[in-house]
Amino acid sequence: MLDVKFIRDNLDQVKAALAKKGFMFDEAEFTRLDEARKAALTSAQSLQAEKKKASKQIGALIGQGMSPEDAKAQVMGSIDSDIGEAELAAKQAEQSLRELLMSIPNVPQNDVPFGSDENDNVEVLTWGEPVAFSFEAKDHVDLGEPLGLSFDDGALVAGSRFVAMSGAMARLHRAITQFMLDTHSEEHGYEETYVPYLVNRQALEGTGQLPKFEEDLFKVPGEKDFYLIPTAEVPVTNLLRDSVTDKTLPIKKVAHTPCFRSEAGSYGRDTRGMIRQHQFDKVELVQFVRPQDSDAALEELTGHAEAILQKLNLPYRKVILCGGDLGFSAAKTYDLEVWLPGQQKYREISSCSTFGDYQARRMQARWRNPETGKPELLHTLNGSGLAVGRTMVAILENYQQEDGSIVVPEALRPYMRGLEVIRP
RNA sequence: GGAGGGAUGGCUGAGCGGUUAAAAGCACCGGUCUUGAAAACCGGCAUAGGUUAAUCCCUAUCUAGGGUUCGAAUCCCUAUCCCUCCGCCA
Repeated sequence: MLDVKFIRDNLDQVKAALAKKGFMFDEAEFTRLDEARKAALTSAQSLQAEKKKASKQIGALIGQGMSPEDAKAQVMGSIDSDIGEAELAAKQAEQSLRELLMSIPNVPQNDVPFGSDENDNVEVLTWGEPVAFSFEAKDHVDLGEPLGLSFDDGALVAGSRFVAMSGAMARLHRAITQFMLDTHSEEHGYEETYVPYLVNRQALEGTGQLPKFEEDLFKVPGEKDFYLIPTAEVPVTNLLRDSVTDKTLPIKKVAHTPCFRSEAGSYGRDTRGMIRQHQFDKVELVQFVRPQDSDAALEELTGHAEAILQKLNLPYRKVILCGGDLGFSAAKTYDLEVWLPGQQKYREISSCSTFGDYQARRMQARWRNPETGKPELLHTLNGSGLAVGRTMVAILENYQQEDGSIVVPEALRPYMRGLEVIRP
């Protein structure tokens, strides 16, 4: 959520910044709601002041020994019935403004390039060389199926866009996860964290998935409605919701969770293989930092995700997302795209973002600034470090041999009982 | 599933119809003292909104939403969360 005061004082600037994101900011509507709120609030407050004064007078008179009836009769007059109505109106005006604010995306940072979609993203760097195979490279579906990767089994027990794994494939999947968790917690200073996979509505509002993107989520209706998490960002970031943390910033957390996405609106895209699934695992990095540190933290966090790709010796490129491709809550995002020989393309494997104070304001996540002694909003960041399923895809495709076997990357061998090659 | 108890500021915790936005302690900030620090002592210290050049001031907030009342942290109802006991259970 953006700061109302900031919007009010910088209307043109906000409008321009949001336009960069492809969002049409309705200035007239904002101003209308903002002024309606102020008017309703002012009139309710003056009535409240009158009421409060009258009650105090009655209290004083009773204190002097007057009977309650006489005291009431003497003060009388100021008792009005409008007050409930005025309070309700003020509350509704406040609510309307809040609803509008909750649906306005974060503004991009100045160094975010202009552009409308992923084609306008700007490459920052490439790392590693795509392998030149002496044979025709297969994709992960053809490579994985003989080794225990089964989309048929996934479809059998759940449906399309699900996968099941057995044997070496299941083991590899776990090895990747463990390797990432260990690296981030032991080498990059993240605290290992376990969180619920079902969350409430408030958590999703805090990070920005709701109210606007309900159709992307799996809802679990019941006596109390839950949602399956679309990313660990939701439960981990919300750990600091409604609090003033007494911990020293930065707080860095890493969590491994499954992620569930309905992928509504992506029919026909990436239908083959495990690039786009309803359920996938991800190791997520989350940082809570002082406002002055968030720019540096984004570079650091992205570097931590890159370190995984480098340790696995997977060629990738780093791009900065243009305004039009930037997520709702993000102020700036780097995507890491891994090289997939089966597709002859770089595909997204990590997305690292800073949110400034946007999520913190929605969550009311604060820290105590030692300089002011006051609770102030902190800054949040997160990034995939990395998406486990896509990492597995990248390994299968980049480490394939002509006979269909897969060389196990050295970094993963300790997690595979020393296994060097996976064969059918 | 059954029976109880609870939720107060960054934290602990008093208050249980009218100078209570809320005692006290801790933490934090400033000062005195000290070579420096600690201790001791003195003072300050909730959040949000309205108003303002800024202060003053005004309003709201004692988990949330309703209700009773001239007046609610305090009484009643509902919800949420936490705790204790019983039952069930990976």
